[in-house]
Amino acid sequence: MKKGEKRKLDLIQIAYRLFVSRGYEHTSVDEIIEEAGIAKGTYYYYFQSKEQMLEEVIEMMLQAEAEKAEAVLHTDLSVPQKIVGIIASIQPAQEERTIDNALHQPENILMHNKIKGRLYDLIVPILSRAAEEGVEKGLFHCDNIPERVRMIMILSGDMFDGHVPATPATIDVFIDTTEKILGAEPGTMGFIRGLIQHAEDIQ
Amino acid sequence: MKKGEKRKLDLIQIAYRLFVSRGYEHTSVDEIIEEAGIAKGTYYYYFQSKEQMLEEVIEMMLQAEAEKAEAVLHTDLSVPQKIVGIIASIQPAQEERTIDNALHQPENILMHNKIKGRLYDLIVPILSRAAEEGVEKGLFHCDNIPERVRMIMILSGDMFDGHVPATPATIDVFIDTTEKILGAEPGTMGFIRGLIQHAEDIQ
DNA sequence: ATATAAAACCGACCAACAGTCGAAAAATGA
DNA sequence: TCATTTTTCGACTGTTGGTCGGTTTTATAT
Repeated sequence: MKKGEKRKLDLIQIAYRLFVSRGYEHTSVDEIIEEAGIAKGTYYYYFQSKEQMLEEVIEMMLQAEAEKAEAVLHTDLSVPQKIVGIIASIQPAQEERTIDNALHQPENILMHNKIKGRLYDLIVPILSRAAEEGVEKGLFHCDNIPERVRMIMILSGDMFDGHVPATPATIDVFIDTTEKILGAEPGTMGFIRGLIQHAEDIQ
Repeated sequence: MKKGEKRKLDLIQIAYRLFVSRGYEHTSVDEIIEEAGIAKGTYYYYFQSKEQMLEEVIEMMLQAEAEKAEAVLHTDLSVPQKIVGIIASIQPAQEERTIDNALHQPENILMHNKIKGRLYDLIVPILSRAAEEGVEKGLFHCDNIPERVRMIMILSGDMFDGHVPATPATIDVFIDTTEKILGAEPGTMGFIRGLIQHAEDIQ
């Protein structure tokens, strides 16, 4: 019972590394088991399929990021600072930069999509609580906060996806839209510009 | 030179039918060539890969829809009616309903994504012209129209994707957001509700 | 008509891959 | 010690996308 858990974790970590360096589609189960030094049957003793492995890898990746984001919520930062902090904590870590690049290649669409879906589920509630605080403090004026936050996430995810460089016009419109979605005064969300800039710098 | 073109079209149409009924991932090249009654080599004489075939199929599908949408532009309908007409003309045709359902299954993500990307490229310019007319007529008040239209497309694509039923709150927020993105009076875009409703009915 | 070149076609073959299975080895408990 | 469960093994299968050398058909020029 103890040994099995360890092995499973090992395999997830090996798969994670391989997915990061080669991409999901370009990593075969054979490579995973060779790296781990085990037989095919052993792999399938722990995982039903290759896709299940992908899900477990993603879960591991995002759980850590969600915890960091959650922590930001309980600080005494200002609402805009919290938002920056939450978004920063879900930026792919240094080692995951490669994966994030590979994600935009068509052969990794499946992985990309799964990550995005799960990321939204994890992060929308957290960001929503920050936004709620913004409403309480009179910074934002709106109802249906989770729906609105989700919209903003979808927009940012699709527009600043990496493969298309963000034009100034796009960024302006995005900031304007964000403010209007949340019912904020013009200029309130200007700090987003810094986030986008930073994200592009490290790319 | 003439014969080759015909054969290629035939193959695209056969592939289209198979992709529609079985989905992209679940259709093998072998099935296509069997249906067509040709040898493997002939297929690869016309197409470099299976994925290239997918692209040609999508191009064929969307080109027709884009033409319909374009036609709406040159009518004397009101701006809201034009928008409705354009969106309606890109709704998947009856025969494509199956494909559209299959699209949401993880194994067809690639196809789904390619269609979405190409659809945006084709439809954003058309919708933008309708929106421009709206600005001229004093219905909307905004700049950077293509960027704004693209945002609305992204939002609608991601939020009303079929697999998640649209809640009343989501629809309300979406309409509210749409109006704000385009700088329209509250209520102006209420007609969208009808479109969403209709889209769900036929599903 | 005949020779030549280009276009279209063939199907056996290959390598890669996800997943299966029955049996063996190791761990566990009585 | 013996039985039972957990874990491990690796040969095997079936499907798939794609290749390749060669053949037939079609168009062109002489």
